[in-house]
Amino acid sequence: MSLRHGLLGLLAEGPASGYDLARRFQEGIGSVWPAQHPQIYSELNRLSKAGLIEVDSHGPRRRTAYRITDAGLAEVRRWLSEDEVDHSVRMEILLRSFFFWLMDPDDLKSRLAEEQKYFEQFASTLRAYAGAKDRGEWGTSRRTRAQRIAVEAAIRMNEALADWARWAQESDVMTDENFGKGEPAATGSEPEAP
Amino acid sequence: MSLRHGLLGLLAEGPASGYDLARRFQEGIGSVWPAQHPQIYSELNRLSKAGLIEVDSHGPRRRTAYRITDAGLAEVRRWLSEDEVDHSVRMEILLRSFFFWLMDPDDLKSRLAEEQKYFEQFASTLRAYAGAKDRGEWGTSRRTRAQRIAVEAAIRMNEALADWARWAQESDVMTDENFGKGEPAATGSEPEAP
DNA sequence: GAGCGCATGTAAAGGGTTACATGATTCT
DNA sequence: AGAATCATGTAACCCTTTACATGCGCTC
Repeated sequence: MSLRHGLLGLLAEGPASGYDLARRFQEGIGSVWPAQHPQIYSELNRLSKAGLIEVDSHGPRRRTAYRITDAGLAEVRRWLSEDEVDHSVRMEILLRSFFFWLMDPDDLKSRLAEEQKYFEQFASTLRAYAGAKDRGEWGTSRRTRAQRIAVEAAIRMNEALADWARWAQESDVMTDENFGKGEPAATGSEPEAP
Repeated sequence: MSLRHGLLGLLAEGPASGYDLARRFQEGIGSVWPAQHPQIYSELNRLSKAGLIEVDSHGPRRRTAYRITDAGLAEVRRWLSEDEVDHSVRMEILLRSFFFWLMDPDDLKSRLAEEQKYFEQFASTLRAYAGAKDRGEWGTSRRTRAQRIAVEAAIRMNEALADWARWAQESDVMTDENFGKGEPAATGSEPEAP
């Protein structure tokens, strides 16, 4: 249950409404941990009942901003320093890559070209954002400087995947004359990956 | 619903039982798309009712191996070439990285060192596996060669993250004398990431 | 024959998405 | 006045994990 801690972490920056938080999950943070608004609103209610956040203010359209409590701040900190990191990953494109052998070489090549473009574009958007941070356009607080590290991770990941997609297009698998003549749905059993 | 297609993709290599498939999800493939055995068994039953797979054989301890049908093979192929790639990602460590500013600098530094080690080790395991593939120890079929691409993606991602963790340890955020004296749970509102 | 690993499942709970609904405020 | 956007929620469904359960076959 990382959403809980994600919300606490965002509220540690200052009060925010469910709507604010949902927007942040659609933008920056959602690219590494997606969340839709119904999940966010119900989690906020749970956090509130648990005393980890409390109502900060009411605004115009029955807007309700929450503020993190001391208990809440302690809980994010505990999570960050004590809980073990969950290293499991969900990335559909990497799942697909295990089955590339089932694709027509030309199809595969154009798919990889699309992916390369996607990752390059994303990386370049992130680089622009990182540049602004480096120029101090977001202030120079410890928070801002630390969050620069988060952006760097996303940049490097997307660049690595763009490079991978470019590299893969040069593979001999792309220029296989014998596609369709070999072993689909074969008798197959070879050992297994680590 | 990518598990459905993941199972079809694996069965396209040849017949396998739920147990076999669960093992493969705990090993290689699970590192990009985790799945536990109850989910796998129930999905296999659904796939079987849908006519995308069928019983291939029964073995010793009421082992049931399934085989992919023509309809099933067509469905994986359709998925691979027609369905849009879902680019959403779930990576807890990157979620955490948005909240590094809440951590004690020393805590953070040692956490980053742990992460670096984890990613390096994983990358090196994968590189060993890739090396074996390159030496032809897994055959030279199109499938084997194409799956080499999948392994390369995982290698590059883990290396990128190891590099990132190393880079982050050198950040000025690690050597911040003023931690705890500044703005936690501040009034904060600055604009937002892309 | 005791114990381990194989092999499959069920039940319950939790996490997450999609569709639907609705009212309030602001903008044109 | 009408449209767009803000803002919150419910209900239904799907996906995923965890815990529990059970029996078979092999090995020592």
